[in-house]
This record gives sequence, structure tokens and C-alpha cells, in this order.
Amino acid sequence: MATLSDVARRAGVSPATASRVINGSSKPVTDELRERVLAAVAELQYVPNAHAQLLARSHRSAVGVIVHDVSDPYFAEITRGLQRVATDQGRLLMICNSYRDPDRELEYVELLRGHQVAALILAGSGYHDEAFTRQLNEKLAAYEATGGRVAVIGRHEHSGDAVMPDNRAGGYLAGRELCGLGHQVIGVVAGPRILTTTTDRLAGLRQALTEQGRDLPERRIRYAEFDRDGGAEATARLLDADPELTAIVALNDSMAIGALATLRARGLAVPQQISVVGFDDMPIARDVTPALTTVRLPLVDMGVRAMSLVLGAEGPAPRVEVLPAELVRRDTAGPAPLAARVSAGSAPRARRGDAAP
Amino acid sequence: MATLSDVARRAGVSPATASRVINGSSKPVTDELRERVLAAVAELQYVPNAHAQLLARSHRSAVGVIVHDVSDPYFAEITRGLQRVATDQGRLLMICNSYRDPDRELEYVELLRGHQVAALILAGSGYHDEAFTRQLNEKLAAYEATGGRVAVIGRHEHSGDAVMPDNRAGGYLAGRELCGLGHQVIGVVAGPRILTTTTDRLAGLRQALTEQGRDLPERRIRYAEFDRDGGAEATARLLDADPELTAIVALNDSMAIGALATLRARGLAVPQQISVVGFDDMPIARDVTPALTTVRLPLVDMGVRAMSLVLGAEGPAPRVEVLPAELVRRDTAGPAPLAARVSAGSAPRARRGDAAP
DNA sequence: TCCCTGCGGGAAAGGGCTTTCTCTGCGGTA
DNA sequence: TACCGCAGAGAAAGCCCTTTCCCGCAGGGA
Repeated sequence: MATLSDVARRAGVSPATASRVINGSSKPVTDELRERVLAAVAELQYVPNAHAQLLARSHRSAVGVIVHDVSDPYFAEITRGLQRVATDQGRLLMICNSYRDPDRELEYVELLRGHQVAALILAGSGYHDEAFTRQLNEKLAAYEATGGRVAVIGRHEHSGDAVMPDNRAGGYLAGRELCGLGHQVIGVVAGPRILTTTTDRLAGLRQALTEQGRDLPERRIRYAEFDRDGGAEATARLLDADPELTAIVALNDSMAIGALATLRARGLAVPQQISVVGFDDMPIARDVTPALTTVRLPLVDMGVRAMSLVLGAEGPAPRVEVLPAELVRRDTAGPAPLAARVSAGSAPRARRGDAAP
Repeated sequence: MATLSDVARRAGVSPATASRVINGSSKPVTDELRERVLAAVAELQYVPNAHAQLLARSHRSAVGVIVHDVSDPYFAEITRGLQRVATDQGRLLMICNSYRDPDRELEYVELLRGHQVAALILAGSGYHDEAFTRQLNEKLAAYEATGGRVAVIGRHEHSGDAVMPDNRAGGYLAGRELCGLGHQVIGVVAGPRILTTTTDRLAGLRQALTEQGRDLPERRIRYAEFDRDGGAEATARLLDADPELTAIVALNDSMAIGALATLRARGLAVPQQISVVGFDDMPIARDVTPALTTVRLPLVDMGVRAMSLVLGAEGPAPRVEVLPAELVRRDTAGPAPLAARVSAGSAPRARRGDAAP
């Protein structure tokens, strides 16, 4: 690879001058030398060694992002938001997939710290795991001690800037909607129970059901991977255990799509025989048939906020932004089948104005 | 940030020794010193500066990847394949989204070169654009001249290692299927015409239609963005211009999903009134209703091959691997409506054994 | 006893760049 | 004429590591 001194030699100037021309330094350089340097750069196809530059400047510019999986639409949307702000500010993003493996998450924190990122964003749910949480916080604290900025998306036991989707309120919304439609026996297709996302959404849902005089026993909750196949499988187990189910809440849209697949395979009509509510409102939700009723989270906006937080001025106290969830009514949630309503007694539909907790 | 000399000082050893301990050098170090160094590392939460390391070692290890958009399922699948091989070999991947912007693609080649990547993979279609192609090739040549390895996925005017989906054969498969089902008037929902992917798929399709005595006039092709909304919009335009259409080929699955949305909105039954064939077989294809008939490309495998090519031994001549396309019959393609068949005369269904061109 | 060998450790030379500091030569002012 | 100031260029000191080279020392063979 051609180096800066190659360029300088070829142009007949010192490396210092070459560097100044190439980086558009404020220090003035005569046009003649400038020309010569530029010509040498072109002839040698010179590209500065990024590592040498980063080493020489103390300026840290890149931002590290740890997500569960960028190709998962949930994170793809968040990443879009992150990217937008980063690009506007001329920042390079280093994106790492943890694939929901806590150890890998820890490793990536180190890796990104080693790469001298100016800030770190942890997107994706926190874990219910004491030991992991402690380790993560130690690492983050060490990073912050050296001037690194950190923001988390979703609930983590980290006391710093955070943007959080209101998962609990979202769960509540889903539950209230189904109660309002007269459903009595509601099953849940849930993600891994170690994720706070799962437990928060579940808590909101449970609260809504309790308020409406229903209950949500553990046997009507099935935990599985947070993806399409996990949803399909959990739905099958749910149906086997509880044939009188009239509604299913899937704790994310991928799982909901898996649920729809299982229901279709078993010949159950949605929403006539059984209703489904998803979570997240991924882009594909409107394109499945029937179109998915789901709880929308402002994913892109979450990314935008998190990146703004981390690139903006440091606040005196940690800032926490909670972004609201919103119910999107499409075609997978309908009134409970008459038989079920009559036998169990119907509940009035919740009024639109009811507030979430 | 703590540096290596901080660690060395604290452990009471030289930086050389500290480095040897930390990197597990083959040079022996007494247990006593080793302990002291390790302790210092833990106390200081020391993480080596990756840039300094990369500068000091001449060893280049990371691999650069330029895709159109990782969150597009097409590239997500390819990336999965790339990642798998890279991870196995302990390589870091730097993934950049060009968002189908040629200039950005050029920029990223420089960026990655600057980051001293050991190899470069260009995933995503080539462009029909002389000037761009020349510039790209210059940059790639410069990179290869310094020992960099390059592989492309998809057709590019680059004479190096390549893995290519057989887009043309795929288009042919789609066309033959629809002709076999008796369709006479077939429309195409195409991606940007500047992409080789678009033109290759179109060429195969046209060949199939021509062989079966149909034609494919330009007015039955609508070019739009290669995504869901592009597909929806192109379908609408197609329908407006040619109401007697009985089949639509969408040149990728995202567009096909957009097409289905438009057809649903207009109350056209798929496949009873109109058939749809997609392309790529993205994961979601089986979950839309009706499930999408499409042309499958071995996306993950393409990624695996490309990464293997680029990390394996350098061949004497450029290697080109063509991966076959395969028709996946699901529920969106059915026989042409009787009225259309009778009025236009039906063609016999193609035999299964027919070879692609 | 002396020399050689080999082990464990440190000194120091890069790696490619940025940036401060220094130097030269010129025009302008007293 | 002497001096000052400044514009424009270069020398050189880092940035933080890795790795080669070298050195001192202990043990073994002659």
C-alpha cells in the first residue's frame, strides 16, 4: 500500500504538507504544492491508513452498536433510526450482532472499546441474569470512566441514558382490546423468559386481564424463541393444551406470523374462530392475510432518540425517554366466537379513551 | 484509557513482557510475572487499542462487505452465509450499506481499503453504467495490486472471483411455469433497469415466453424500486394499462408482496383471477396468504461460497461459481382463468424435465 | 575453571499518520 | 538600515502497540 511518505516523496514535499493538503487542514499551503500533492495522491491511488489516522488523532468518532440481530426486522428498524442520525453527523457505525448471547454481548463491549468508539449503544432487551448484569455494568462503567458515552434501548439494569418502549403499556393495550372483544380464554406466545421485554409485555397483559376479571395462568403461556418458528411451535403447544382458546397474544410480530401459520395449518379461521394480536408492528404486519392487529412501537424513532442522546451534550443526570406503544387494529382480532361468549358471559368493549397504566 | 505501558508499570515489567502475556506469545514468561500482568490488566480494565494493534501487526484480518441493505431479507440471507464462514475463521466483518447508490459504493471501497481489510466482497447487483464500472474497477484493481482479495456476488463487470445466482435461468423458470399454466398475457413488475439483476431475470423470462410463442412488449413491464412499495405501485400501473392481464411476474419477493397488496386492494383473487410469481424465496414468502410461488435462490450458500473463495487459496484464474435457481410452487400461481385461455388458446403445460437455458 | 548454550527479560525500532514546534525568507515599518 | 512579524514549509515528537534484537545469567560440558 502506498503511504503518506510515498505521496510526499513523489510530490517533492514533506509528509506534513501532504497530510495538510489531504485533510484540508486550516494551515495554508500554496496552490502549487497542493496541486502536486493531489496529483501524487491520484497517481498512487493513495488511501490513508484509517488505523494510523485514528491512532494519531485523539479524536474518536465511530459509534458502536450492539443489537441482537440486524436482519431481524425489529432491529433493522431501530438500526435505520440510528444510522440516520449517525450519517447526518458523519459518524461511522460499527454494528455487532449478539444473537441474544450474553457472553457475546460482553465480548462486543470490549471489542468496541478496543476500537475506540466514541459511544456505545446497546439495543435489545436486557436479561434477567444477575451475574451477567453485574459484569456488563462493570464493563460499561470502565468505558464511561474513560469518557465513553453509553445509551441503552430497552430496559437494562444500567443507570445511564436510555430510551425505552413502553412494553408494559403495550401489553396492557393488547389485553384490553381482546377483553373488549369478549375473549375469556387468552393464550400467550412468549419470547424467552430471561428477556425483560418478555416479562414487561407479559406484566402489562396480565394487568389488563386482571382488571377485566380474567386471569392468565402460567399454563396458558408458552415460552419459545422470539422468531417465526418459535411462534409456530409455541402456538401448537398452546392449542394442544387448551383447545377452548379464543385468542392468542404473540409477544412479537415474528411469533405472530408463526402463530398464523400454525392456525392455518390446523384449519382454524382467523379471526372468526380465534383472534391473534402481535407486537411491534413490523413492516410485514400489514401484508400478511389477514393483516395483523398488533401493538406498534416507534422503532425508527427509538433509534433516532438513542443516537441523539449519545451524540448530544451530556446531561447532568441520566435521561430516560419512554416511547409510547399504540394499538393498530387490523384484521386478526375479532369478537370472540358466540359460543364462547355465551358460555362465559361477555364483557363490554373497553372505551377508546381508557388510559394505559 | 489505560495503555499497555500503564499495565506494564503497574505490574513492574516492561511493555514487551506485558504484551507477550496478553497476547499469549510463544515466548516463555515466568508464572510470577504472568500473574502480575494479568492482575494489572484486570485492575485497570485494560483493553488493547485495536488500531494500534492493527498498525503494529502487519497482519490484516478483517473482511469488508458492501451490500445494498442488510435489512433487506435478500442481503440478510447472503450476509448470514458470509458471517458463518468469517466467524469460523475468526474474522471480523465490516458491513456497509450502499443503499443502491453507486457513489456510496465507491466511497465504501475506499473506506474499507483504508481500514486495511484483507478482502472485499461486493454483494448485490452490478449496474449498467459505464463510468461507474470503470471507476469501480480502477479502485478494485488498485486494491488487488496491494494484495487485497476481491469477490463479487452477482454480475459485475469485474474480472475476478465471483459467485452468481443464475438469474437468467430463474426468469426462464418463472416464464415457463406461467406459460404451462396457460397464461397468455403476462406482466412484469421489475426492479430498476440499471441493475443487471433486473435485466438478467427479464432476459430469461422473455426467452421462455418467446419459446412458447408469447411475447413480452415493453408496455407490460413496469420498472420501480426493488421493494414492497415499488411492487405495489408498479402493479397498479400495470393493471391500469392492461386489464386483461392474467399473470404477474415480480422480479423479487418484496415486490411480489407489494403486488399482492395491490391485487387484494382491487379485489382480484389470487390465483383464481390472476397469478403471481415472485423471485428469491425470502423467508416470508411461505407466510403470506396465499403462500408465494417463487424462484428460489440459494442465498445463504452464495454468501458461504463467496467468503470461502476470498479467504481460501488464490486461484490461478478467476473462478466463477454459478448457483442454480429453482422454482418453488406454492399457491399464488394457478391456471389461467378459462375465459382468457379459450379466447387466446391454451398451451400445454411444460414438462418437468425441461432444462433451463 | 572457562566457555558455550539457552532461557527470561528489556530496549528499541518501527507501523503510518497528525500536529506542534521550529526555521527560513520575505515584506513592511521605524 | 535594522528589526519585527508572519506566511509557508519542514523536522520531529508523539499515538499505542508488536516484535526483533540484544543482554545478563545460570547451568552444563570440556
